[in-house]
Order: sequence, then C-alpha cells, then structure tokens
Amino acid sequence: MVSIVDIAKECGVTPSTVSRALNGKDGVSEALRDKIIKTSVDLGYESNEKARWLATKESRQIGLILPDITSPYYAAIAKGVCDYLRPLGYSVLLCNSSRDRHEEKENIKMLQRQRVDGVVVISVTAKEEDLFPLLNSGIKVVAADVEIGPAFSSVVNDNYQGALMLFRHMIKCGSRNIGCILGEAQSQTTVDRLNALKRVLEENSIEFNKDNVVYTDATFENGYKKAKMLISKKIDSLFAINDTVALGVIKYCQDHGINIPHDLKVAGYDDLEIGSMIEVPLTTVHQRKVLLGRKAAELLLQEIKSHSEPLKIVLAPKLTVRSSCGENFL
Amino acid sequence: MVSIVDIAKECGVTPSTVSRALNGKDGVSEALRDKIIKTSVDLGYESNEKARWLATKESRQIGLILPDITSPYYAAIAKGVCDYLRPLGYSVLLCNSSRDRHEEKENIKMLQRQRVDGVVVISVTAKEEDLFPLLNSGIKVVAADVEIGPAFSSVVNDNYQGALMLFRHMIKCGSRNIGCILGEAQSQTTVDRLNALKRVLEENSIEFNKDNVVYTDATFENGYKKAKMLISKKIDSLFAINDTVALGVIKYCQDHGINIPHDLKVAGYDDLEIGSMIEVPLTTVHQRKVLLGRKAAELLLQEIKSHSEPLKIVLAPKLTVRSSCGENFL
DNA sequence: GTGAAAGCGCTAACAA
DNA sequence: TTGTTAGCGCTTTCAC
Repeated sequence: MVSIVDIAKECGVTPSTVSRALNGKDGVSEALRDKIIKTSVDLGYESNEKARWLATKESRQIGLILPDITSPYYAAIAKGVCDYLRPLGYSVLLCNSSRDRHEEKENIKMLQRQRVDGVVVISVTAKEEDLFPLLNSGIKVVAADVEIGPAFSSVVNDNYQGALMLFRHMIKCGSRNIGCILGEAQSQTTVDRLNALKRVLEENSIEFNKDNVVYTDATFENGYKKAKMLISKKIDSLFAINDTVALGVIKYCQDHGINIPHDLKVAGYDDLEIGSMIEVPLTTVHQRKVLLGRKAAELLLQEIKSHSEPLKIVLAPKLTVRSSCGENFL
Repeated sequence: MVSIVDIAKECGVTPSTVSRALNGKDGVSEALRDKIIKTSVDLGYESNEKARWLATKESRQIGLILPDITSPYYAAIAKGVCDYLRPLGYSVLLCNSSRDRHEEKENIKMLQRQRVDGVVVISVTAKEEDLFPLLNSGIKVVAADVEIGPAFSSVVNDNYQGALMLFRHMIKCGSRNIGCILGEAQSQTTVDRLNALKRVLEENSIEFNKDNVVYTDATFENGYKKAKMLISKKIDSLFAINDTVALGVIKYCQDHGINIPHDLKVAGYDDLEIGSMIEVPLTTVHQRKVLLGRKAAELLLQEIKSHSEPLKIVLAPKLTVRSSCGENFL
C-alpha cells in the first residue's frame, strides 16, 4: 500500500511537503504541487484516514443507528444520510439495532471505539442517558425522526400537522366515527397524532370516543386483527398509525367483503411506495424520509464543524390523497 | 478521551502491560489483569481502533456496496451482513451506489481510504476491473447476489433451480402459454430464469414463443405497462422477474377487471413481504436474503483471516405457493 | 517554499 | 511477569 513517503521519495521531497501539497495547503510552489499530485495519482495513492485521524482527530466517519434497515421508512432515511455524506468525503457506519436497547448500547460503544466524528440516531427505545457516553467522548449526536432529549439536536416530521391535515380530509370525506389503530400509548408519534384527532373532532363538534382507539405494535398482523375488532364497533373510518398497519386493515376488508371506501374509509401514515400500488390506493400522509435523513446529516456536520447549540428542525408533511377515504366533498 | 496511558498511570504500570491485559494476551498476572480491566471500565475506556489499526493493520471495518438500500431485497441482505458482523466486533460502512458505476468507483476509493479489512459488493453495473484496486491494496472482496468474476468469491441464490420449481408449479396449475417480463437481457439472473423456462417447456413439449418475452427495467411501472402489452397476446400466465414487477401486473389486472388467477395466473420472484399482504397473495420464489448477506460476511471474514482461494456458495431457493397461480392440480 | 522533528495511541519485539 | 523501545502514516509547528 502506497504512502506519502513513497510519493515523497519519488518526487525527491519530504513527506511534509507531500502532505501540504495533497491537502491543498499553501507553502508549496504550484509546479511542485502539480508534480506531487500527478505522482500520487500514478502511484494509485489513497489517503490513509486511519493515520490521518491520529494526527487530526478527524475520522470522516459518521455512525447511523436505526431500528431496522429492513423497514422502508428507515431505509429511506438511511439513503438520505448516505447520499448526502458520500460526496462530502464521509462514510457512514450502519448500525442495525433491531429495536433492542442492549444492541443500541453495544453499537454506541462500537462507534466510540471507531472514533466516529458524529452519529445520527433513530431510536424509539434508547434513553437519553444511553447517549451521554457519546457526548462525553466528544462525539456529536443528532436525533432523527424522534427526539431524545434537550441535550440533542433533532430533525423530525411534524406529526401533529400531518395528522391534522389527514383528519380534516377524512371529515370532509364524510367520516364521523373514526377508529384508530395507534402505536405505543407513550410514544410521541402516537400522542401527537391522537391530539390532532381530538382537535379536529372538536372543530367539528364530534365527541371523542376512546373506545374507538386501540394501542398496539405497529405491524401488518395487528392491523388485520385490530381491524376486525374495531369494525365490530360501527366505525365508518379507520386511521392506522402507519401504512403497514393500514395494509393489514385493507387485507382484512378484502378478505371479508368490506368495500373501501364505501363501507369503510381507511387512511395510513408515511406514504410508503406500496400504498400507490395496491388495488385501492391508500390515502396517507407523505413524510419527507430521504430529506429527513439528509437534514439530520447536514445538522450533524454543522455541529461537528462549529460547536453550536442543540437545534430542532421540524419538517412539514404533505397530505397524499388517493382513494381509500373516498372523495373530498368540500 | 481516555487512553491506555491513563489506565497505565492509574494502575502504576506501563501502557504495554495494559495493552496485553486488555487484549487477553498472556504474560500478565491474573491479579493485575483484573485490576487493569476494572479500572478500564471505571474510566470508561473504549479501545481506539484507529490507533490500533496503525499498529496492527486491522481496522475491523467492512464495506458494503449495494445498488439501493431502499429496495427491500438489498435491505434484507444488508441486515444479514450487519447482524452477523456486529457481535464479532466489526462495523459496516454502508455505500449506496444508486446503481451508478461512477458512484461505485467513488465508494471503492473511499473504502480504500478508510482502510477497511474487506468489502461485500452487490453490483449489477460494476466491472471486474473496477474492483481490482481493492484486491491490489490487500482488501478482500466477496460478491453477493451476483458474481463479478473468477477472482472473487461469491454468494448467490440459485436462480435456475428457483425458476425451475416455479415454472413446473405453473405448468401443474394449468399454464400453457406463459408470458415473461424479464430484466436486462444480458443479466445472469434473467438468463438463468429464462433457461429454466425453456427447460420446463421442453419437459412438457410446449413450444417456446419468444414473442411472449419482454426485457425491461424491473419496476412497478414497467410491470403495469408490459402486462398490458403481453395480455393482448393471449397468454394465460405471466411471470415477472421480481415481485415489484408482479405488483405492477396485478395492479393492471385489478384496474381492468382481469381476475387472478382465473383469467391470468401471475407469479413473481423474491418473496417480498408485501406479496402476502395484498388481496390476491402472490406465488413467488423465496430468496434467502438475510442468509445471503450473512453468508457473504462469513465468507469475507474467512478470507480475511486465512488467505483462501475464491469460493462460490449457491443458496437454494424455496417455492412459495400462494394463490396467484391457482391450485396445483397434480 | 521546503525540511526537520515531534507526536498522535497503540502493539510487538526484545530486555530485564 | 513486566518494562523499554521502536514504529505504524500522517500532520503540524518551527527552522531554514
């Protein structure tokens, strides 16, 4: 493996000159610089980031911790992070935590050992204190998709606004009795969207009926099961916490001859690609997933460069109207 | 950031002793080792992989180049790689190439600069020579999902066998005139599966009709478009090169009142999760995606440790029968 | 404009 | 069993 010493010898100069030349620092004549760059290319030199770290404490590596790379939602965020960072010379260390707090902690340690410059973390399980070790070792942290605490910057989607738009749309489509399949009751996402529902109901003088709301793990299977349960309650509409759950609801309806949107209006959240590919296209809320990842990476880099105060960025979602809630009569 | 020097001072020994103790090498009394380990956790020490590299030339980092992390297929492979490697103390550098050869080359350079120990590459665009720089700088390479050349180990799914099973099943279900929406004509995947079709047709004395075969980009939209085209040709069945394309086909049928499987049998390939969630569950071929990633990582680690000859691992696929091809009458 | 020298945090060969 | 020493490849003062 060729090092700057090889280049130095080849050019009859010292390593320090090569370093200056290659890093675009001044104090090198243009002619020499050209020669050095040329031989570095000829020799197939690629800078050694490991050795460079030792001298500069800059690794040009960013950690990315996420619950499940297999989820299209998180995968899209990961894409945003990677695609933004690569052209800037950063590489990303992917950590798949499997939604497991212990695994998250292990990944955090690993990122410390690898001396990354910063980490983007998406976690529903991690506690604030789990991440302090990173801060204490001088590694910047930005939370994406969900906040982790006042000490950390974050980039999130505006769940309240998104849900507001969606529920208003449903009301306009004629919904009067909306069932909800939500996630964990304590999760901020669930809370925000439920608050939006309450507000919209209030705006329309409809009473909130908490029997129409169930909390569960956000899976396809639970969508199917809970749909069965809620439909027995004479609801005319069903909001699912995400598109995957909505898919479960839709499947249940198809299996039982329930026509969407005629017999039941269905709405999801996230705007996964699949929502537009199915028989009855899903009305949902579009999340700027790739952008969210990009913004998180952007913010992280800023914090790495200038030690700024924690910042919070809220991204505006967009209503995606398809046919699963019927027509907007307004 | 605490270093072994800090631990050494704290314990009143030298850094080399600390190094030996922490790395489980012998030549340290058990009492001292315990003391050193204890203070290392007390001080919150995490080994410095960057400095360690300089001394050992081992980074414990693996590169993963893939076409699109957003694709559920590649994401599952990535999961296999990550989940296998993490407990072994390796981290993975995720490189999203966007199916772009130039981007792949840039990623390769970046992985060289980061001095990774090895890389798993999934690429349909990279040429063999693009990867030689890695080999030449002593970085091991294993191809996953698709082979790249005799110099490289690979782990692939057996496309020929998988397609064989699928087409035999279709024949048993009554298919006599099978249309195909394939990928690029030159791709090995396409070739293997088409050969399987030809063989099965031959087994059943059915003539191969090349007008029933189209080559295209494997997208949902193209599935939709080509379905339209092929259905006009009086086919009774349609094989799509992957489930995403099959979804396009199904959507076209739903939009045009074509009943699956009654009017048209449809089969896909890959067994994406979504295939079981839609109205008419998709018959497809299950690919061991996570296992494929795991095996690739396993093989890579082997090659890193012992300089073995290139190896090829072929994974057996499994037919997943659902209802989109109707019943098996055999 | 260029070179010399020190140092980053670790491991490993050699001494004691 | 432990310490001493050198060195990995780079950057960065400080001289010249």
